[in-house]
Amino acid sequence: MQSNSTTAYQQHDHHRCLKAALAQARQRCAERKARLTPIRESVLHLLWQSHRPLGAYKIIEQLSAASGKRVLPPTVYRALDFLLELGLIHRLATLNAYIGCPFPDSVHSDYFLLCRECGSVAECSAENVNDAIVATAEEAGFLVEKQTVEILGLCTPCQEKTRK
Amino acid sequence: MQSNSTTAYQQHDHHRCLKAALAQARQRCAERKARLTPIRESVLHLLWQSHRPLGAYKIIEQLSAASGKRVLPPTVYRALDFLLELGLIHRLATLNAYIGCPFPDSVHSDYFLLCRECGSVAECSAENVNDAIVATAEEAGFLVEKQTVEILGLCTPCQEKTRK
DNA sequence: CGCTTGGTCGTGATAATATTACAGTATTTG
DNA sequence: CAAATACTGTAATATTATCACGACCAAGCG
Ligand SMILES: [Zn+2]
Ligand SMILES: [Zn+2]
Ligand SMILES: [Zn+2]
Ligand SMILES: [Zn+2]
Repeated sequence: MQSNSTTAYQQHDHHRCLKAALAQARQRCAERKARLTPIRESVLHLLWQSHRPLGAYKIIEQLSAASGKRVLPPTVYRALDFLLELGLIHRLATLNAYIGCPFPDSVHSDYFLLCRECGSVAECSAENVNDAIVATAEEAGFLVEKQTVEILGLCTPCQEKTRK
Repeated sequence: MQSNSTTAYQQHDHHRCLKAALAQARQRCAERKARLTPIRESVLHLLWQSHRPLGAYKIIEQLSAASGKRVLPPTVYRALDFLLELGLIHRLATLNAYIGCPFPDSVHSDYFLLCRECGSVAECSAENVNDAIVATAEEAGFLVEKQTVEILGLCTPCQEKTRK
């Protein structure tokens, strides 16, 4: 199993997360001959400010504030679409929000742990979950194309805080 | 594993599905001393017209058409909230749509199979999926409170049609 | 029975999220 | 360079969901 849960929920050198994400993005764009334009990079950068997902309109707000001029929805949605297409970010359906993907290079079933307390989200790639889902679907004669697995609950630090 | 995939995707006597759902709803409301008012029953009835989920505004439309007078969003959202609360329906986050629950009485992890071709949705309760999710979350120190699992793909009949 | 209370409903307004359409600009390609 | 392609700016609009407030209704009580 692959997961960024330890970093996502604990104190860590987040600057490394950011740097790694941007480097991977640049590399991936180069491979695919896709253009990581300033807008797109800004959006990705914003999404990597933390491990908390951002709604599209929050991004619009922050981008407007940063650039000084009014950024309109299509600008941001287009950047989001681009980043989604490349697998650099994910959309969280239960939150209507977006988050950077910590390991865009490896094949992974999108499986997210959403802490309802601190709002941070970790991404896992768990073969056993994937296998169970595919097996159960198969049993029902169903062909799996895309999985959406979003688990709401409490991360370790927030469990400890709540216990007090 | 519990599932309504066989009925959801195949020809069947859907009138029985509808009747069973309404009967269960009435019983559950009686138990909980909750009132299954005409509006609430109408909404549930509409959701059980088929195994395809309905968006809130589709419900508003149909309810308006059926009653002859304009039904406004809060009316329908209130009914949906009530039915969700009682576990009689589910909300599908990836579709922003609602669907009747085929087995509200048994404890179940909400696990849905969404056919992208015919639009029908089946609900499963699979222990192995549930176990895998909980196990993987635990490994990450995460306490699971609510699962959202929505699988997009093709149901058996639609696989066969597509293969041609 | 009338009164009170809590839940339900009608209605207008508004919030939050996302898309369409079209014109203009920049970048790549030949 | 010219043409084709990709990207951006902008206004308008679509879609989904909530808020606020008053009226109404139904059950429980004196
Ligand atoms: Zn980090
Ligand atoms: Zn937390
Ligand atoms: Zn049926
Ligand atoms: Zn189908």
